[in-house]
Amino acid sequence: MSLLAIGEVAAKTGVSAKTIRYYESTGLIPAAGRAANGYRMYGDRAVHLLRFVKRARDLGFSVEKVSELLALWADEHRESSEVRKLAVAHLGEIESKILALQELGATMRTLIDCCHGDDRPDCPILENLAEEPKKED
Amino acid sequence: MSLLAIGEVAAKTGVSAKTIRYYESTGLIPAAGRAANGYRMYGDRAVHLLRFVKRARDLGFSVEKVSELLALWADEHRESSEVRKLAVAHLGEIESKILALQELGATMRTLIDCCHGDDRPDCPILENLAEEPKKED
DNA sequence: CCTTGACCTTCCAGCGACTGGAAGGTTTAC
DNA sequence: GTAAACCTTCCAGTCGCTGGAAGGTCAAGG
Repeated sequence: MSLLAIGEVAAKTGVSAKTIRYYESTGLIPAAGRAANGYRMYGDRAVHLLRFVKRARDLGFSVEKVSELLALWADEHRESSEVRKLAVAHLGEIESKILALQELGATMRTLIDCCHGDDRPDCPILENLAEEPKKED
Repeated sequence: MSLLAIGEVAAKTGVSAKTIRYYESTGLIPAAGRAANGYRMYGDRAVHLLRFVKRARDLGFSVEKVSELLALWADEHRESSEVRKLAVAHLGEIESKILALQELGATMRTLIDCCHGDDRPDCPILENLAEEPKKED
């Protein structure tokens, strides 16, 4: 098992050195061992762990959820239903975000279609933004 | 023209008092006039302005973009094409976010479908997260 | 031996867009 | 008289990093 300095680990995992130190400082990952000169040194296990973190973050899990996933990963007696529950909840969040963005997109498209977009100042987009919502005060 | 205190403006515009003060502090909106007791007082114009800001923020424009939109709104000689350009760019961002989220969602759904989700510990979701990306070191 | 540059270390500040809370002044209602 | 509901300012925290300063370490080249 070869030991790597933080820069090499960063290159191997796609997690920047800065971010690795940050993860250590927040307790997401265990503190690395140190070489005689004070440098953090990492073994295969740490690289593996960081790749797990990276992949989960790329999938959009919050750092807190990643922490829960790591705990489940480490727990040999986990129930896969717990992992699945986290994943389903996360998928739900992704889907709500998509829906919200789709509505925004539809509104924006409508506004854009209404605006001639030439050198004249009149603009339905600005008019819509400035619109009164109701009349009840 | 009646003058309103910040709380009433907040109620009328849907922008919280705290956020109104924050917008003033950052220069997004002009500093409000003050009553003798030091309270900020707002007229119809300010309410109108804040509603514009609220609507644009709700459409997902960043505060900086809102600032540009406000400048265009105030400029009688604007060209509607400039507004349209901002809107089109924003729509583009929304659409890329949707695409990215849809990819995440698809991946998540695949993972979830693979996991039996019972009381056993083996879990394809965790296995996928832990997967090596390649073999080239 | 000295320098240069690429590493590594720590710590502090900042991003966006607020939000919460402390500590205090004011006004209104009972 | 006092409680509540306002308002004020200022500082800190959120999330997940990222940038930068100031300094130590290490290997290669002149």
